[in-house]
Amino acid sequence: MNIYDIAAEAGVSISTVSRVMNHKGNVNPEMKKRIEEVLNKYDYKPSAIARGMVSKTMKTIAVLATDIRIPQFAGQVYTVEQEFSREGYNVMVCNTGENIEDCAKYINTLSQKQVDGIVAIGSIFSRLTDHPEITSKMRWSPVVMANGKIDLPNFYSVLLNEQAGMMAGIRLLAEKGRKRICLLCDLETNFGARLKAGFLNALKDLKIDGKDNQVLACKNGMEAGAQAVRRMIDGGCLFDGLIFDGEITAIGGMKALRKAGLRIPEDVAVIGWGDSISALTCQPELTTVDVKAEQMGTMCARLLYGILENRVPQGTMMIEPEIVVRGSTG
Amino acid sequence: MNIYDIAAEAGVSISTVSRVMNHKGNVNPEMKKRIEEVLNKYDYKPSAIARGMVSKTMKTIAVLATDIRIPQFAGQVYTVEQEFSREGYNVMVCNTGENIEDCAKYINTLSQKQVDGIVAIGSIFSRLTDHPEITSKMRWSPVVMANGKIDLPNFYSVLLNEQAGMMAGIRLLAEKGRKRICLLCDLETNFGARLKAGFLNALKDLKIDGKDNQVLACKNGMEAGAQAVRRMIDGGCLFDGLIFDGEITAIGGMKALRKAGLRIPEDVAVIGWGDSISALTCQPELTTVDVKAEQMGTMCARLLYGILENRVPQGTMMIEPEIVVRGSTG
DNA sequence: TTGAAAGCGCTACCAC
DNA sequence: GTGGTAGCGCTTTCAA
Repeated sequence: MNIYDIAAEAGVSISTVSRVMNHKGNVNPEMKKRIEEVLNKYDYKPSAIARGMVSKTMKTIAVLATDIRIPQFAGQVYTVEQEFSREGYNVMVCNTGENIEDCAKYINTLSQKQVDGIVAIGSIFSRLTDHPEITSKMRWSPVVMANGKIDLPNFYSVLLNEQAGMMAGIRLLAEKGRKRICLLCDLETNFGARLKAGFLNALKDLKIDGKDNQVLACKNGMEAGAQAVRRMIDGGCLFDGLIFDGEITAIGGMKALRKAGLRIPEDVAVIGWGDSISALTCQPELTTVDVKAEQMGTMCARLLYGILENRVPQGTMMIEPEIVVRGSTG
Repeated sequence: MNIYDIAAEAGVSISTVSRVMNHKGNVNPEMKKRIEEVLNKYDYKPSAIARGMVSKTMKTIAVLATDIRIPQFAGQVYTVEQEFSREGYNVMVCNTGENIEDCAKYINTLSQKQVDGIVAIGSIFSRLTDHPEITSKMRWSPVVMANGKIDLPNFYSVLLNEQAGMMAGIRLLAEKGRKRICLLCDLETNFGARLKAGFLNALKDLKIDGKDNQVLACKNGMEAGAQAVRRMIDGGCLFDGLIFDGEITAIGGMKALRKAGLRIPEDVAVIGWGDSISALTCQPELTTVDVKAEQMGTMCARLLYGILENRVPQGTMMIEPEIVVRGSTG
């Protein structure tokens, strides 16, 4: 069943059917009614592919993320999808994995399918800056980056103010009388590197930087967090406050602390970055720097949609994290 | 840039370019080389839309789930996407929400875009049986249901053997000397209803059904789990083993138990259905009936891909859950 | 207000 | 082995 069949049954030309379906141009009310009846009779839906052939858009966008099983990314993908589906768009997901080169494969199929836009979620995509062979393939559509930045004309950003979040976290710990604060994060990620910078700045600003304030490399995950803490204890490191770049890592750290006989928060106060349910499932509940994944998703979606609608983007946007105080900091 | 431009620059006809791009038919090696050079020079990728217009496929499938923020669903969507992207397909995600009627909106756009297939994740989609006005719109493509079943020719299923999982759970509790076992689950969901049936059967089979074995309605979520347990305690309900339909609900339940002065697992052993990280973040770690979300995703993807490749599906598939013993059952 | 026809970029068939 | 051409199902322009 196609537009010709509809036109034939209604006894009109396909042009008129097209006009009725798209509410474009003037059509005689009677004729319009007759056509709509046929349309309804067959619950006719025009082929988006044929439409796309002419209009050059399939009303589809794509979301790039390393792995949507990570709650933060799932939250962002979710809100992006909800925002766009309200506007009649569909959303493709691409779990690119951590190896940035593997993006190219997705970029190729996405460009062939002429998706209208891309949302790249996660600081890892900042690394595309070093891969012009990939970014050069991303010229055909706008790209909105959540937590990342690339200096190219069709790339836009929504960033997280890690500096402010780190400041809030350290201020909280300082209020609780903690001075020997350490940061444990994955220094090989862009996010981790920015946390480190924010950490050092915040300490300086608050004038509590001393030899006991260390930054330690720590991969993500429960076991990695536990290991890092064991290493600190074994190494005779003195600390009374710990900040982790992720919740699960922090929970792993807390387990190791408990096993070493250290009480939380009495002996060590713990903060983790994130905003998932994990902060509530652990014992004690984890104080977090809320990274506002869903707000991030919403803002990325709105920014991209605005661009698709030819509205002018208002420069780089910034999201302010917020500290959520729970048991792990007393 | 299109196939005509390539053909012009290579000094051949578009037919030959098409043959080279699709590795179809015989082409003079010299000519082939010349064309490939032009193709590479521009890194030319043919329009999938124009292709789809002819071939009637865009190499795209869709995944329906109520909410990909739920870890189980995220895991399934992830594996489906990974399986299909390996075959050159893209995957659209649709967060339909719990209101089954809202599917229709997605089904409409998916059918217009002629996605090659659909994977519907979650027992809730079994309810589509009661909505012929929606299923009638789903005739154009195969639909694989994870955890659900609909009796229509183009619908296929991969099911979870709840019966076996429930049997394993209760057997474990019985081994630990627990007889007063209660099930807390959301009876309004299909999954919950099947758990209840499995629970009652298992008790009968193991001959430990008595008046203290109750099934109690309990919504999902931490607070709901805690509330349900408080109600049980306040109501004087006697129990030494608890099975929850979800991990977060179980963790909420454990919190309430602790608050009431009951020790886990000494006084009450707890089991939750699920396979997410939450089981490891809580204290004590939660014994789970592993629902194998990712295996489920993989099997759904393989089943659907097989159908798209015209292989004959081998009837309904069944996944066997597996019990993972952790601290909450001693 | 309506219809005829061109064209979107490709595949596939049929001649040569 | 190669090229011409008819569609695929629409939108859009131009004439009537």
